Amino acid sequence: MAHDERRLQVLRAIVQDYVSTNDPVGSKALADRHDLGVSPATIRNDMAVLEEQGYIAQPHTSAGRVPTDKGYRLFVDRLSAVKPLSGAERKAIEKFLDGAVDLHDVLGRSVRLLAQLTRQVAVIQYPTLSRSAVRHLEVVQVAGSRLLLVLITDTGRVEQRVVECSVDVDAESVAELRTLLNSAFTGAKLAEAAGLVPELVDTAPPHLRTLVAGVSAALIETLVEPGEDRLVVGGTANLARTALDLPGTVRPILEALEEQVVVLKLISEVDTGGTVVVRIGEENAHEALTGASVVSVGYGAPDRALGGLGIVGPTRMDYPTNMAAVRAVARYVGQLLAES
Amino acid sequence: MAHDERRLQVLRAIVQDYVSTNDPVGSKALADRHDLGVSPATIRNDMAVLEEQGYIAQPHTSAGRVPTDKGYRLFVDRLSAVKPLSGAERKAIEKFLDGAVDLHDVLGRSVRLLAQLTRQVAVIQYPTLSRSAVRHLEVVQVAGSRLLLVLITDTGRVEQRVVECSVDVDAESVAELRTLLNSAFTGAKLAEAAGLVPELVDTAPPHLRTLVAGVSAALIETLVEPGEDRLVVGGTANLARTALDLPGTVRPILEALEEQVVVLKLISEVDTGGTVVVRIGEENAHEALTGASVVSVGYGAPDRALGGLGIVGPTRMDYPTNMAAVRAVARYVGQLLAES
DNA sequence: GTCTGGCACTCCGTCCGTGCGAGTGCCAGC
DNA sequence: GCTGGCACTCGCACGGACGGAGTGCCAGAC
Repeated sequence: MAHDERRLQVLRAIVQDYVSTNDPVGSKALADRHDLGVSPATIRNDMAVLEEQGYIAQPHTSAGRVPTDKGYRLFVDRLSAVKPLSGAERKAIEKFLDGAVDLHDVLGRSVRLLAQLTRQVAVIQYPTLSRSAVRHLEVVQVAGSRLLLVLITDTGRVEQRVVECSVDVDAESVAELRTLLNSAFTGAKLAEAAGLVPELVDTAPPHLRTLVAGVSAALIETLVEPGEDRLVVGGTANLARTALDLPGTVRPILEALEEQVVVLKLISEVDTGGTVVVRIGEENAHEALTGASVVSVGYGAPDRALGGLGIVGPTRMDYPTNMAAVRAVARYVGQLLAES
Repeated sequence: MAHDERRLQVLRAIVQDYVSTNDPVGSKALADRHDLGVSPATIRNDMAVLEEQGYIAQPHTSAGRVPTDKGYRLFVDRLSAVKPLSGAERKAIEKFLDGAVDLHDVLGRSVRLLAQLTRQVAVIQYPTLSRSAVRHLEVVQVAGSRLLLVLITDTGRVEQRVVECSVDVDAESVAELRTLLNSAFTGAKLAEAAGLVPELVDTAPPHLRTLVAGVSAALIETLVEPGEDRLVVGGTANLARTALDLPGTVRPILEALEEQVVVLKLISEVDTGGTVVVRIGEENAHEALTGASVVSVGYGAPDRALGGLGIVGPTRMDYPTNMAAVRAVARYVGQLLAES
């Protein structure tokens, strides 16, 4: 029907205008700024229908209309195309990320970049340990009975853990232990590491058996620890800028970002294979974020993401541009990590 | 003079009342809540003098008085005693920090703890590399000509760096390199490491010489890199709470915290040997922080601090309590790092 | 049937004037 | 040198009036 088609055009126009002006948009303004080919009166009728269907709402009886979460959802799903980045932007991204020297640096730069591109709060998850593989294990003696276990993954992530052995260990045993662990675990996916432990313990020389068992246990524990996944946050200053759009919700959002757990959960639920996920307002399970939208995507191989990254901002945001930025940064990060 | 003495009492009372109520404080309220032994009229005279001297100011002609930066300064220097923490609080600190498993964890917990105790934004600097000593160096081959250099310090800090050698390296050389580096650097203060390089290169076997030179250079570079000092930030949600006290300055503060450089500079200027440093309002060199106060102290050995930690908040804060919290946390962190 | 112009209505945001209360500064008296 | 009293100054909260933006509805045109 021509009707429905035009109504969607109206919705799109409302979203676009509202995002750019931050004022509830009325029928006259709409007719002026978009050539929809009909008069304000007709638009009013369409708006009434859209409101009845729950796509838009008016803050006050005699104000313009504002998109609802449902309206943004429809806009994102059907009314917008992801806006490709300009060549200059791509160039800038590449240049900005190229100087990175290690994982921490890559993620730090990426998060700043993403925050700058979208003018929102950006978050990046460290590459998930369980999907990484062991590149190297290092054992360093800290004190007589204390060993420092350092794990280096193929994504460049380095984890450390102090292991308290009940008895003193001599330097020779440490060296043997190092060799044993490396030959057993190097190249193994961390998710499968736990399965390798029994065999390792069985085949270890008797005098090392308890030591190997203890250290392996600590290693596995480090891997499955719920806190294993870290989050890098950037661009929180953008929250202050958008504070007007997020009435009184700045604090819960900051809290959620510090909690990490909540945001991690959102960001890591992206394993669907490279497509950008948008969660709008109430769609976010966690209460603190019901006034905000989250745009996220996985990075790394498309089928098995190493981790997620994304942005958090007001529901009133420029989705097409932000989705493009998120996708582009994820692509570059994935590339960089695959190289290193 | 009895005069001056009482005037200071008045100033102290003003600071205390203003900090707890957030309302400009008038002569009557002051007389009611503190037994200064004189009438409101007398207090008014004292206040007039204090205002003339620049210690207090009135926001509007007929409002109460508010301390100025100069007033807070006098209060901190002469009118307040650092308020000792309660036994329960000490207990809580200890318990909270005890479960930490590695450096990252220690700093993360500390920053959260400090933010919670003071209800302000807390920051902790990673132990300065240049004051740490090498515990172990690890070299891992990433690809034919790429080596990953991992540095473990005696404070538990782990730094990594990818080194690109122009030629392929065989596994044996990597092992030799590892041994060489460790025997040369282990135990050395990082600040002195640069001095050790020439000798190391000279004594290295000829076929390793270029390799050793390249890797050492990268190592030294990592150490002196300006970005070497990292900052952990926590409790930014507290900024939202105190937003009313910091008119329009939330954003610059968040930006400064992300910049890190600015805050690092403030936090690390504390080498004066264990005393807590307070910078009030305009005393902060950086523009973004002129509306805020910074309370900081070094942690580690009192003579040579490993790093700094502190809080950032409105000038209107509870200095005695916060100074105590900052000092206490620094002490515990220093202890924990010395142990590990 | 669909669109359009016109019109009355609603309601928000702003402005302005008033009254109130808090707090001050000053002065005369103790 | 301290105190009580008093006039004065302002800021702020309250309330009514006004203007403007936007809507919903209706009758007429295509």
